[in-house]
Amino acid sequence: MSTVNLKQLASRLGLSSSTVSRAMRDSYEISLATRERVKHMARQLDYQPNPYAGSLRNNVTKTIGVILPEVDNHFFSSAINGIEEVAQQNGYHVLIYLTHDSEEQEKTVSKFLTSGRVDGILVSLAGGTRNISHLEKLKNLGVPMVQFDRVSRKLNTATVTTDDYASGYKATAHLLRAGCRHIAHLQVSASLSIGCRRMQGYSAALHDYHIPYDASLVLNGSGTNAENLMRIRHFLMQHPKVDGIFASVERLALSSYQACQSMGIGIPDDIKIVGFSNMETAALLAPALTTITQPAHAIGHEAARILFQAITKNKPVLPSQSLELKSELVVRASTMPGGGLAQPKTIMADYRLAG
Amino acid sequence: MSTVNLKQLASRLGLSSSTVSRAMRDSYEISLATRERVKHMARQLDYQPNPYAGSLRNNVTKTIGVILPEVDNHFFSSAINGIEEVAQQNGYHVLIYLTHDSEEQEKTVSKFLTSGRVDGILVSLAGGTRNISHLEKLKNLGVPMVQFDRVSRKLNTATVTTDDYASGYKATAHLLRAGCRHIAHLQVSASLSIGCRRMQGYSAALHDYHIPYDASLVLNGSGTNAENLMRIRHFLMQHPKVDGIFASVERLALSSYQACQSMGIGIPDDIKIVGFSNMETAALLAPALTTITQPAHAIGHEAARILFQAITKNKPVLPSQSLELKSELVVRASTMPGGGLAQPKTIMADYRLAG
DNA sequence: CTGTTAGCGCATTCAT
DNA sequence: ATGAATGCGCTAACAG
Repeated sequence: MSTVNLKQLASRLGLSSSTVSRAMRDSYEISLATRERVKHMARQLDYQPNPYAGSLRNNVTKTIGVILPEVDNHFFSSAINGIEEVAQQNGYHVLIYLTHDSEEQEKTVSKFLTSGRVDGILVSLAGGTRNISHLEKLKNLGVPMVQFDRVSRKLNTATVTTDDYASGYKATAHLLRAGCRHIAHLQVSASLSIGCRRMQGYSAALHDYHIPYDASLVLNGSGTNAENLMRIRHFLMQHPKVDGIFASVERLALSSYQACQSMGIGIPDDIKIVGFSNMETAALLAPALTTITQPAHAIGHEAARILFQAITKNKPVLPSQSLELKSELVVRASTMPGGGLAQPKTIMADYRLAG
Repeated sequence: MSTVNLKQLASRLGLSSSTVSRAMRDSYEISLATRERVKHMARQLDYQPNPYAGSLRNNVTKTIGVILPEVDNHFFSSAINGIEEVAQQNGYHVLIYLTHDSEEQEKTVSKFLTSGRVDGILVSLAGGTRNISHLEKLKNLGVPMVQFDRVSRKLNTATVTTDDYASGYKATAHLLRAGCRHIAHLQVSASLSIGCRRMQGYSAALHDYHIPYDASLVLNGSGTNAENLMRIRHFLMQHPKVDGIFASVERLALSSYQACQSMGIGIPDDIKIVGFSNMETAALLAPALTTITQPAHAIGHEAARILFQAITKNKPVLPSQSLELKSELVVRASTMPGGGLAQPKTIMADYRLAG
């Protein structure tokens, strides 16, 4: 590294390094004249303080860690966008870690963060995660932490989520009104709140429309893309009566779509699919896919905001700061309710026409 | 931070910290017995070395920086995926910075990396970037650097790109064969090689099909989404004859699509659009959109691989290591060549039917 | 084989 | 208003 350091800068100025250090931080003990002389020279030599020396000294890293299940997905990439925005505003750096929905990877990654590498953590749990001791340890170490989207209530932190119950309800109700009677549900993870609550919305909608709940129509979707695809194909083969699919995450909607296509099943004629996406892309998707859109950017933004509030005030992140944002159902013209059922008493669906 | 450090671990063992340090790194000078005793105790106390102390001492950060124009985009999110994969394999951490296509932000971010914060850099230039002195400085500081996708030839590093000329040619030829005669081109950036080469492919295709090149049909798309949308709408109003659009990045294809929709222009009946996307989503897009797909994951993967080769061998990244990967044209049934022109002599288009 | 010492770059005592 | 000395946690050169 051929960068100039504090000592070199000091000797160039004929000052001690401590004076220069103080001058750079605008200490009141240093005369204005020296302060300016120092700053001028610093600019001239393009002095850049070594961040890690500072971290070591002050126990402040100006860095946050973001743990994600995946990133090539509308939701998480928009979320990162929101996170990075807030981080930059606060002068923070962002370390990113992908778990690929594996609890093992999540544990490994958590270890990286136990040694003071970051001042705070934003985490969205892996679908496969059942045991959260690794994150509990981090939290108990005093690292501020905020969970978003795929959260666990067992972990006592603030969370930023979407109205998962409502979105599950809306998605299912939409399919019911469009005439579906045998609606399959693809769950991301039964252990995550996102999985439970969307599932609850699904069964509540069935109940309101007087359709019996059938456990054999609920499919586990916490595998790799290839695994899920296989599983869905196998499932559709055994359940020819299925006429609707509610996929609880974008990735599963894509897999469903692929499965149907490969089996010559018409969408939306034979099977209607509701998935998740973001606003922008929803309008571009094949008319067959109705989507629930989440305010992904806002979720990332808010989660980061809560985290930084805790970091800068040196206070713990309280569960009471949790936020629940609203999702929106975007219906494509081709899947508008037609020969469906009548409205139930409980009206939760709000329709919005796209395309 | 209530984590245990080396000294504490050492005193618990009745050893000096240097012995413990060496034991942890499996130094041959330490007896096997002590080594195991140390490791056992380390595990017991959950000792995690402070990463920044090590960085300071060894001048090795085990961290790379990734500078991107944006992330909520299929291409870049897949690329990150590829990058993170390689980084994890090499035991590296990934710092991420978004420039939002602004040269100013790119400069700011570059400053962050001048002080030994990272061992290497992967960068995809902002569309607005004309002056690259900030990156040249980084390179001259000896930080290994690899550019990918949106690269500048002026910067003397290895690059990993797609066959931009060929993809521009293929996209345009497809529109020509589908019957379009007035094809607009939305450029990301005239200063970036990606912009130039796709543009060259565009005009070469026009030439091969004996369609005169019309500069007024080339639109600058290096603004915000809102700006681009306005610009496209304005453009379409003034050029009613336009019957095809070749958008040189995904984001511009979306904006074109939105512009047409808002103006009641039919897609693909009135105007056909070719954009960029990744394989997985391409099949899900509205039939109106034909796409060029880039191997985004592979690009990220390869760029990272080249970077780590340089980092671990402590050698400079040579331009001769540059890679050019292949894109693929994915044609939707509804925009298949119909009343189009005859084949030209130069055949570059390879068709692949989707959906 | 193990311990002592020094220093990475910086900020902060404590002196003057 | 400035400088000298100390230590953040770790590793490596130097002893023994």
